[in-house]
Amino acid sequence: MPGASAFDFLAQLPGADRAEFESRGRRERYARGEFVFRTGEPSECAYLLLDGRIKIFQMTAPGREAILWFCLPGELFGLAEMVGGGGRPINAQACEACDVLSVRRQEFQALVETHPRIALLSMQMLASRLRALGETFANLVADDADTRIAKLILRLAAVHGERHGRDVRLGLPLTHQEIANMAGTSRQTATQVMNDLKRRGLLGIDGHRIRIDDADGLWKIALRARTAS
Amino acid sequence: MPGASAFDFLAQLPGADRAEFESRGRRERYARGEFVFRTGEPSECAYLLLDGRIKIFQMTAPGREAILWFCLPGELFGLAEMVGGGGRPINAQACEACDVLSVRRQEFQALVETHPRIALLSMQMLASRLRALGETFANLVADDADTRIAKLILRLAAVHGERHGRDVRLGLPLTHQEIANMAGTSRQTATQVMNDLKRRGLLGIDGHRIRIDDADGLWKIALRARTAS
DNA sequence: ACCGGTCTGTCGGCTAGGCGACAGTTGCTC
DNA sequence: GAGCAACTGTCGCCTAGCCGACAGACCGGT
Repeated sequence: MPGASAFDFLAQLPGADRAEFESRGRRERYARGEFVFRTGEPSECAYLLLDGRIKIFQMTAPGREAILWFCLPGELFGLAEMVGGGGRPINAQACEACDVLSVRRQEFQALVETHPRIALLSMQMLASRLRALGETFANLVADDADTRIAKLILRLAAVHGERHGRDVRLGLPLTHQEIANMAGTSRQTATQVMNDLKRRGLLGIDGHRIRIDDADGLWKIALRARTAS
Repeated sequence: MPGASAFDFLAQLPGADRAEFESRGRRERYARGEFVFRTGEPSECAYLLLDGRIKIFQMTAPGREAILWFCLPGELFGLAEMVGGGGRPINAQACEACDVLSVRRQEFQALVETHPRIALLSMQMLASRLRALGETFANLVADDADTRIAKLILRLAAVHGERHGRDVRLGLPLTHQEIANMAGTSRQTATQVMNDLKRRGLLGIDGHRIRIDDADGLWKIALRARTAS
């Protein structure tokens, strides 16, 4: 699952640019569950996540959300809409207490124009999102529920995974509902598939945090051709 | 369906930048069906489409393709992978005879660093793709086949549509198979839905080109909540 | 310790839509 | 204008998986 690796904007930025960037922004704090922005709002700022996790999603039917991705500390978000203008198509909600740096559109534009490095990194950011989403799209079109969830977990592990001895843990607590919302399936199906994977010894759960015990086995499921039917 | 409008990179570029851009690239010609690049190839160039149409897609199972979008003249493509590095995850195939300007990675990077306008426009390009794909993803997760295809057609019309008296024509010939590959459904279902829409007088087909007769009616289908079941 | 909310586990019924099959149509090539 | 390839139209079977329902588990607040 190439192209899905984490992307730490802040860490890649040389010290001088970084200071400049921070001086242009305003530090804000969001409590768990608060929205940084919502669908329909004008796109006045780009955001840099300093600490916490942000969930980026679209509401479809009321109560149903399609989760695009989770942001990690160091990542930019809200960029895509700001550049193009127009209202936000998506929501950004804090999963836990978050520190965020907000940069107004004008400021951001000025930064991009004067600091090529920032421009390049922003493009990489967008590019990596685009690739990840393209991959997700292809999965959704082609694979059945088991495969989609297996791929989802591997993709998440590539970004949010932390090695722990011989297994990998996702540093991101997820409910079955959220897994379903990312994989494009129902809550019940997600539950079934997850339990099946547990039973087969491929993974385990430590208090809403997924632990991958047998990555190879997961890959086998992820890669088996649909022709297996 | 906001955020899905066409994006003519070339037209937005001031004359001087444009000349510079063109001087850095190499003009190439592709016949119908030829690939500009394929999955797995190293990403050495970005491309600017001068004339023709390019289909951007991922192969899933052999013979099955998930179409991400079609490029129009004036659009950049192959950018996302080039910026990030690594092999191409996608294919770009000429739907008809195409003129393409290819720019090597180094050259492109130099351009971005010295011409802020190019950087900004590239970001807008990526951003608009990202929004469109996000939208598609949400549709795929939430809607049934009818709705997905209605939305697809409206989205395509926003980009590829040409006003013709009181109806809109898509300047892009599409087979049912391709519609299915974009909407994430089977060829047969696409056929059924298209015929149903024809029967209801919402659209017609002129030699593989869709003509929208009743946009409002289409919107009604696109927007009806799934709760309609 | 109690209560309420959120999350998980599990079961059947029901249906959208995938898939194979095949005939008819269109249009390109030689 | 014959032949072929690609595309469309339509049927019917069959299954993945959606959905409602509900019981238990877990957790955080008071």
